[in-house]
Amino acid sequence: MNEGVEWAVHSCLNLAWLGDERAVPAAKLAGFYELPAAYLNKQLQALARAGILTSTSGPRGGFRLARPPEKITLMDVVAAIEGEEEAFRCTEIRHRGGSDSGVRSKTPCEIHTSMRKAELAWRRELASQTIADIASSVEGHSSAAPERVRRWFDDTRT
Amino acid sequence: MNEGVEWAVHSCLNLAWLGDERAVPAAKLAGFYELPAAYLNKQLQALARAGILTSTSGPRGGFRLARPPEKITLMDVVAAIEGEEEAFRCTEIRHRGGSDSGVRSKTPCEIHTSMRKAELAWRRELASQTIADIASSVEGHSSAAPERVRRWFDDTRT
DNA sequence: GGTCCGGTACTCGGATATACGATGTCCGAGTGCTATGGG
DNA sequence: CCCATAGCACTCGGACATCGTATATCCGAGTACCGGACC
Repeated sequence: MNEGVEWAVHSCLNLAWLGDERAVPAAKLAGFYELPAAYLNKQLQALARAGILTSTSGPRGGFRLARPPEKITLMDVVAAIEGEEEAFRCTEIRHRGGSDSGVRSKTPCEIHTSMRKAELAWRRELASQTIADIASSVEGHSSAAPERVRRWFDDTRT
Repeated sequence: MNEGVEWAVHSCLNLAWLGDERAVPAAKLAGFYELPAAYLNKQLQALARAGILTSTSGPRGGFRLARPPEKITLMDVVAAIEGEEEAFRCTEIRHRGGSDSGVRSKTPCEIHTSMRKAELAWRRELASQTIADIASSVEGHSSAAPERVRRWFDDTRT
């Protein structure tokens, strides 16, 4: 799995805590974790294309959440970065070679079916957890976190 | 996900149908689907290292299932090829940069926790399905499949 | 005829190339702010 | 003092390098079979 997913979720969390009053530039989001700014920007673009963030150009521009954190699931974020296609790609090798029965059977590939079943369980679990859920979990462990984030983004000039 | 997983599962299915009386060379398993023999061999080696297959060198050598198909889960095969580590690797970026609170908090990374939860659902689903299950599903759709496989592996000289 | 032995062909196993996608970087287009000059 | 306007700095967006891993290939080590020679 892409490392960008981790960056994206963390950034969404921060954006949730910062509220959507102001837009936050990619460079600043990157600075918070000392990530390569240009590359994080690429991931944020993907989130914007997926409708999870809105982007604004020019001074005072940047990114902000396109909808409330309760409406953004982990599945949304992962799909935006990793793509919608399933991880297991069935290439139908059962129809290759002289082994094939000749009939392009309409029966589905059972292996594909089984893998998909597992992947759906994964997707369902991801879809059941929102950015808001994670945010509140973090706050449960350290209630100061949101305030500390806001402070950092306000103070730091970089 | 690795393409080798698809090859490995298909090969395990064929080995299940062929029984473990005789060993089957990688070249023959590859020929069945016209796959690159040397590369499939690599995947089979991984299965052997994981204890799913046993390998025999020399003439009349090859691979065979190390235990009955009911005892081999999809999880076993996927883990053998893809590795045991989780797909989502948490690099703890929350502890990078001036953003860190300084305390290497003992609280787990919530994002990591959420991703792991989804991944466990995936693993659980994979672990619940065995090679035998898939074999019997295929037989349900086309009862001639096992016999056709045995025939091909008996007849073909390549 | 039976048994031992050397040669041979076969198979796995790992070391070695190659291609493609993830990772990382850079520059151009667009946009809002700001300062300056005129009314 | 207020407004128009030109310049500028900032930001995204996508085009361009670089690196690592999955993919693919090749050759060496070991082993069982087969044929022949010897007892």
